[in-house]
Amino acid sequence: MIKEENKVSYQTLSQYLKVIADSNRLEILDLLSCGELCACDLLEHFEFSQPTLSHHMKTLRDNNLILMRKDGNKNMYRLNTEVINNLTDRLSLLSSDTVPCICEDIRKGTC
Amino acid sequence: MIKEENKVSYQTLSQYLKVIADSNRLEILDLLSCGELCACDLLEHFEFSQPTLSHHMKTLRDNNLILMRKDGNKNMYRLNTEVINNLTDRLSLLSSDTVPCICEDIRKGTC
DNA sequence: TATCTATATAGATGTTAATCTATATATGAA
DNA sequence: TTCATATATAGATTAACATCTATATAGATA
Repeated sequence: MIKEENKVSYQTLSQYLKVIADSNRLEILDLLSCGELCACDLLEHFEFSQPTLSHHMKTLRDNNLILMRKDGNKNMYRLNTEVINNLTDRLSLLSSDTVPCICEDIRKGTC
Repeated sequence: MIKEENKVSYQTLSQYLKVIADSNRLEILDLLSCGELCACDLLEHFEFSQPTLSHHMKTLRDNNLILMRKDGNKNMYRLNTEVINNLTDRLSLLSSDTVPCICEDIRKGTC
């Protein structure tokens, strides 16, 4: 049970999941887990175009999953580990039956 | 780093993530974390139509995230905790820099 | 058999989003 | 200032998918 005490909305969580549910963005995050990289280093690793990478990096940034700093004309990216850990920690609750939860909303066998 | 020793494909992982990235499916899984429920119990909890629920349950089943048994004319659903735990465990590696990894494929500063 | 409940399928629609090409902007170097 | 490199934006296209209504199927019960 993820939604303890109504603090998390499924919408919010699904928004994060949509961001990492793209295999290319997932790979970008995974590569950044080894350390900071610039966009052009990442681009060489993939087959898609530069605007496509730019689009993915913007999506990741807009959702606060990565952090960026400027270094000359390069953009240096790194994971926002705090946000990512928070996300994966929440997901780990998905198969746990921790109480209190919203399960009381469900009345079994009423149909 | 998720992809240790090339055993996991980003495609496979992203496929699972796409399934749980829908807020309604996420909520279905979360409700099932409290125990087995039939489709009609779930349906009463949501606003969408019965065919829509049927579609979501099929998606979850096809991807092996839930298990089903027949009880009369009802479908009883429960989490496939093994698969779900495997998924969340893998995701937890996303911000770790465990070696060996595929980071060697990336050559920093070649651009 | 007839009917009710539970679930599935078919087909249509609207939206989101991943990708591309073309072009613009910004930074550093000559 | 001029050019090269790095990145962003605009606009178009295509595919995926969440949802709906209508209808079919399957099981239980009378």
